[in-house]
Amino acid sequence: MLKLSIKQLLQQKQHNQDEHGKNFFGTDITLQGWVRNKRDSKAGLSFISLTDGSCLTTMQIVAKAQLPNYENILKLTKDCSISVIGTIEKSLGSNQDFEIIAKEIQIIGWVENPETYPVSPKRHTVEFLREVSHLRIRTNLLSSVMRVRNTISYAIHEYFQQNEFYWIHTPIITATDAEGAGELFQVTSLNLNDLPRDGLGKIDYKNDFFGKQTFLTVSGQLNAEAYCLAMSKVYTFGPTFRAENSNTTRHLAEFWMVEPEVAFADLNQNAKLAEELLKFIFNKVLNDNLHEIDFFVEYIDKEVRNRLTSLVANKFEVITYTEAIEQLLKPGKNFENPVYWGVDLSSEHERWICETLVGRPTVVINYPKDIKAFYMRANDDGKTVAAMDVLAPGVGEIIGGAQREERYDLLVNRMKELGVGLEALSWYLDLRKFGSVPHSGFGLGLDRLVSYITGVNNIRDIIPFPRASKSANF
RNA sequence: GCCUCAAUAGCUCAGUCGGUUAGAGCGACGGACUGUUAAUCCGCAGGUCGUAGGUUCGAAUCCUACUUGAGGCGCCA
Repeated sequence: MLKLSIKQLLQQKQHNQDEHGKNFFGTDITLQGWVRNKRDSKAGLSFISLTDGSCLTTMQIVAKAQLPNYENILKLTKDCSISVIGTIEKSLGSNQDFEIIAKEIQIIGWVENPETYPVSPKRHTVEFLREVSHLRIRTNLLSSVMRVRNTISYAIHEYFQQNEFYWIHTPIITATDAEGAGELFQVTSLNLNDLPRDGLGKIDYKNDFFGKQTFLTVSGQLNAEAYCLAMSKVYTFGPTFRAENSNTTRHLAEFWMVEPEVAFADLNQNAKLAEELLKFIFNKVLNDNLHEIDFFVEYIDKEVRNRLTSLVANKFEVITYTEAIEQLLKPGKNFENPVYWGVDLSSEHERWICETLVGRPTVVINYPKDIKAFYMRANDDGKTVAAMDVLAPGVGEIIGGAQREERYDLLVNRMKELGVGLEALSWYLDLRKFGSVPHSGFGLGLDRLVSYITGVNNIRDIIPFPRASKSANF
């Protein structure tokens, strides 16, 4: 017996209609999945909406009273698992072209206590579903988000692979704590109840697993730079960790980041790469997730499709930090935080720039050097560095990047100014001594991108099992 | 970490000025219905009002602490 996913079945239908439509109807197949909904009729039949997660569409299974276990079929509730053998036939109902007339329905797993089963067939709030992360994927919302998340992840690899980038696996465990990207989680195999101390009473990391203090990575950038300075175009794509006690809708302690790094590329090329990558992803989602987008438009945010369509059609706006400050200073606005040249833009400023001033993703470039990291390349004006942020309406900073300082002397001076230890990063400085070239890169927050694309505005709802401050369940 | 708000049935909520036996919708369960599709209609069950204290003749309601959650800010992706 041919076993198909619902997605395959729908594809076959399309295919058979074109070429040999006669063969499609009347074929016997096996489907396996979970009951999404069931409607009974005293006419002597039940309609089961079956889902297997392969796509948003459910398959209608018609179960007639003649089935030997029909009494049990009447007791099926949402998310009971079943295996169905049946015949594909034209549907008499108007919501689907075809349906499966069951010859045999095997009940694989019952749902105990349907009354208290958390994911009952009704609307649920995302807050409630968050409390049952292991079961919330059994909703249209979460399964749609995860299919889109998959499309996005795959599109990222596709874009880079098509453009001759090499995917490199940078370490998760790092001894570098000077990247300035945030608080780190410490990694240790020491017994915390009996820590070895040196003569001064400080913890002696010589006895730790790596013989020194180590952390979970906050970014693969520095390692990626080393590889781009030999392979020209590389990217990292993996989880990163920040131990910041952030409590917002857009921060996670464990999140996924994409970090391309390109040799012989300046800031303009960097910004262009960011725009091309994002547009490639938006296009992929528009093409591959029609039903999911329909769903988001209906239940989450009416603008989801319009936003993506207009994003791929329009150039991203690029403005300098200095221009942004000038706009922010124009009269008639009432910001809580002060605006002046040199200030680190706060959320309300960033929101105003991309939501009100521009109305779509905006690339802000050339920030004051004093609010940016040590590795960003000094501009000729002596005041700014070649940094860029891509700001997206609703989710804020979606990309942060820069042209890196490739000039040894300038980099060393900057590190000294900012008190960055030279010794731990001597390997990084080596890169500027042996065939250094201008190079650029950025970090794209995958989770923020998923949030932006789907319109689901809490980042904890677009990753399967979110990790955040005081929250590491499941 | 700071600020604000919230917690009542499996879920979403109402509950007046502190006053008798805390209500509704959805879901679940039972029944009706000749093809349903968020099925429809009828019926039934379901409660330690987050926890602990306090005020009061009397507390879901007022006060305090704690817990949990949400939103905003900061940090950033």
